[in-house]
Formats: sequence, C-alpha cells, structure tokens
Amino acid sequence: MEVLRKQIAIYATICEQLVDLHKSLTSHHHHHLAGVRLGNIYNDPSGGHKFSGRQRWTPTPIQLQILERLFEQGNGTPTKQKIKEITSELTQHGQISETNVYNWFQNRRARSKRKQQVSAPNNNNVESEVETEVESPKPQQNSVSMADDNTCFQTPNMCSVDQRAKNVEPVFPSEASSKPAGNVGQMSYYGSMLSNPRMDRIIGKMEVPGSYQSYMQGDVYNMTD
Amino acid sequence: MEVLRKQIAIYATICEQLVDLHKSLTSHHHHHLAGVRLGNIYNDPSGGHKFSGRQRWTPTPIQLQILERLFEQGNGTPTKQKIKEITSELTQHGQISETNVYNWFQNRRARSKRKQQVSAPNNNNVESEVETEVESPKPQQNSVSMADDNTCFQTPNMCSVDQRAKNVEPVFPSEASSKPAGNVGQMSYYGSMLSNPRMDRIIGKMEVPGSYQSYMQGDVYNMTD
DNA sequence: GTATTATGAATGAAGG
DNA sequence: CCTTCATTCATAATAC
Repeated sequence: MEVLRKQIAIYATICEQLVDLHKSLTSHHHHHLAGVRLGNIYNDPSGGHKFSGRQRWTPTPIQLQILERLFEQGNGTPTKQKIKEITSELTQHGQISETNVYNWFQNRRARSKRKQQVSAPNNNNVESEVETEVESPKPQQNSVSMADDNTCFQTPNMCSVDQRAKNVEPVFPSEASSKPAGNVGQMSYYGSMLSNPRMDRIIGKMEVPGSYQSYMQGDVYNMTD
Repeated sequence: MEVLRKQIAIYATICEQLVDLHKSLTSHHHHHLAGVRLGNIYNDPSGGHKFSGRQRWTPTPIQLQILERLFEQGNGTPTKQKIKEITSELTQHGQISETNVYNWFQNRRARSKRKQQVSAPNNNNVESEVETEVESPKPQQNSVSMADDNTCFQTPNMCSVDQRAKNVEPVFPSEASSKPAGNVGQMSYYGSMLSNPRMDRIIGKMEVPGSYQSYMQGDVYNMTD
C-alpha cells in the first residue's frame, strides 16, 4: 500500500517534469506547434485552396514582386516606418504581417551578402570544402580571445555532421519499445538524455565580449576570479 | 487499494505516452537536440582542422528550463552577481558562460517585451487586420492543443499515428523495477490519458506560453521613428 | 512517394 | 536597454 502511494507520487512528479520539459522545448523550437495563425486563410488567387494548414507565410507572387522591387530600390535598408507602409500595401495582396516583411528583408539581405561572399573569393582557392551549401569562409567573430584557451568552449558539436540530412540518428537508441523510464526514482530516461554525464570539467573561462564586459565593469563587485 | 492501482496504471500510461510523444518530436525535428550537449559523443577521428563547428552556444533543454524559470520568477534583470550564480548552476548541465546567460536574459526580455507591446493594443481594438484567428482550418494551440481530438500537430509524423488504443496495460510497476510498460508503439493517443482527472493539472501546464502566435500578430520592432 | 532545395522564422550574439 | 547581424532550424516548394 505504501509502495503504491509512493509510486503514484513518483509518477505524478515524472509527468510534471515531462510536461515541463516538453513545454520548454516546444516553446522554443516548435513554432509550428504554436504560432499557426497566419496562414489560415491564405487567399491564394492562384486557385488551390490549400487548407492543409500553413504554418509559414508564403508570399504571393505579387507580394514577392513588390518586395523584390523595394529591395532593389532601398537595397536592404528597411526602416520600421517603411515596414509598416510596405505591410499595409502588401496586405492588399494577401495576408501578411509586418513581421513577415521584416523577416523577408532580413533574409534577403543576408542571402545576398552570403552569395556575394561566395561568388567573390578573395584569394582563397581551397575553400571547396563542402559544396553542400555555402560553407563560407566565415570571418569568425573575433571577439577577443575565444579560440585561445579552450577551443571547444561552447561548441555542442564539433564534428561536422550534416544536419541537413533528415535521417541523422540520435545518439540514444530509438527504443520504440525499450523502456521509457527505467527507475522511477529519477527520470532516468530524460535524465540520461538531457543532462550531461559530468563530462564537462573543462570549463575554463569564456570570452568576455563587449556588451557583457561593459556591463560587468560597472559593477561594484569585482570579478572574483 | 484498487484506486491506487488504477492510478498507477494511469500514470504509467501517461508517462509512456509523454515520453513517446516527446521522443517523436525530438527525433523528428531535433536530431540535434537528441545528441545535444557538447558533442564529444561523436568521436572525431579526423581531429584535423575540420573545426568548422558552430560557435554559438545552444542551451540544453535543462538549461533552458532553468533559465525560463528564473525569468518567470521576475528576475528580469539579473545582477552580475546573479549571473554568476546562475552560470555556476547551469554549468552543471552543460557548457555555458556568464556571457551566454547575460545575453539570454537580454534577448529574452527584449523579445518578450516586443510581443507584449503587440498584445496590448490588441486589447481594445483590432485594428490590425492580421489578427484573424477565427475560422482557422487548423486549430492551433489554444490552451490544450493536444487535448483536442485530432488536433495533433502539423507534423506528418505525428499525425500518422492512428488512434488504435492498443495495449494500455496497467503495468503498475513494483517497487523494485518500476518500469512503466514496455511498449507504447504508436501510443494510444492522448485521448485516453486526458480523460484522467490527474491529468488535468498536467495538461494545464502543457499549454504553450504563447510566444509565437503573438509574435505573429503584429510588428516585431517598435516604432522608434 | 522520397530526396533536395529554397526560404520563412527563431535566436544567440554584437553594436550603439 | 534597443536594434541589427549572423547562423541555424524547419518546412513549403520542387525535383527526382
């Protein structure tokens, strides 16, 4: 009897933790779970009514045309004021929000930049590492001394596994029918999956880039380190 | 006694399903999350100069959880002292630096603010025509998105699970090897578990804290013109 | 139907 | 603090 009660309590805890975890994950990465409110109508004059649910805004050809034109004109300097105007204008041609416009310009600009970087290699001719995508000789944000002490600081994944492949295997077994939770005392399943097994003892120190550094400097407390 | 046994069975089922769901989500979309954490997991035999890895810190789910909690607690402006403490704590769950924590809070706050300032004007009137969550063919998250019958997610993977309420065996674990059920397979869907009274509270926590839908509603940037 | 590409969106970090 | 950039992720569109 006591055992049973305990079991119940434990399960309750586990469930809560699972839910909490789930919430964290979904709220940060699974936007498609949450913010599906934009493409509900998607007045696509081109005919098809894709009521399949649209998580992602897709510009109509007309919108795209206008956006492209604006981009070429102002060349990627969308002021907030402009954005509003543009949005108002584009709304007449389909569902759109200022966020969409903002994102569009941001992406457009970034993409252009990147393309040019790739197209115009300065003096390197050995950058043909991976042609899968624009590997781009990333000029690296030389903060201060990030690659000096411990190069492997925050790098979650050093080896360049192609994440674009959708069939990458998670490290933990699929366990479709293995065992969801081993011991009830602790969340062993998620524990093993989500918490790190003390493999990090190499936490040296980190770079101190501008903002934070200045932030720190203003403090009365000294960096007791 | 019987009630207790039943409770255990129910919890076992719930846990299984949560885990399964979570696993589906993470493995489907977040392969990187599965092997998250500083990935020394993969042997890098190359050991060469293939160090094109990412340099951007990515919080582990646990770190994220903790950070979110701290943020919600009202410590919107963590002092340096706080940051140090938090960092120390989070270091136990993955590589992290004070800068990361600082940036995270900064970003979190800024974006939270940005979203709120959108929700606020929406309170009185709905001048923004982008606001039209009525008649959405795909009912998105509202409060208990998962609790809906077939709401599922847009994820094709998830939606392909049929509702065959298979063996929801009680499998109340004994005190020793309390391992909830061995096989969940396609999981019998949420319907069964949601009808449980205990699940009520948990489902309440399930709801996504509303990040993206409000983000979509209006502009992202403020009009500092 | 499956794999690949294009691109909208999310977010960590830097700058001001 | 607020804005912007750079990078990454997920998915609609498309090629196969």
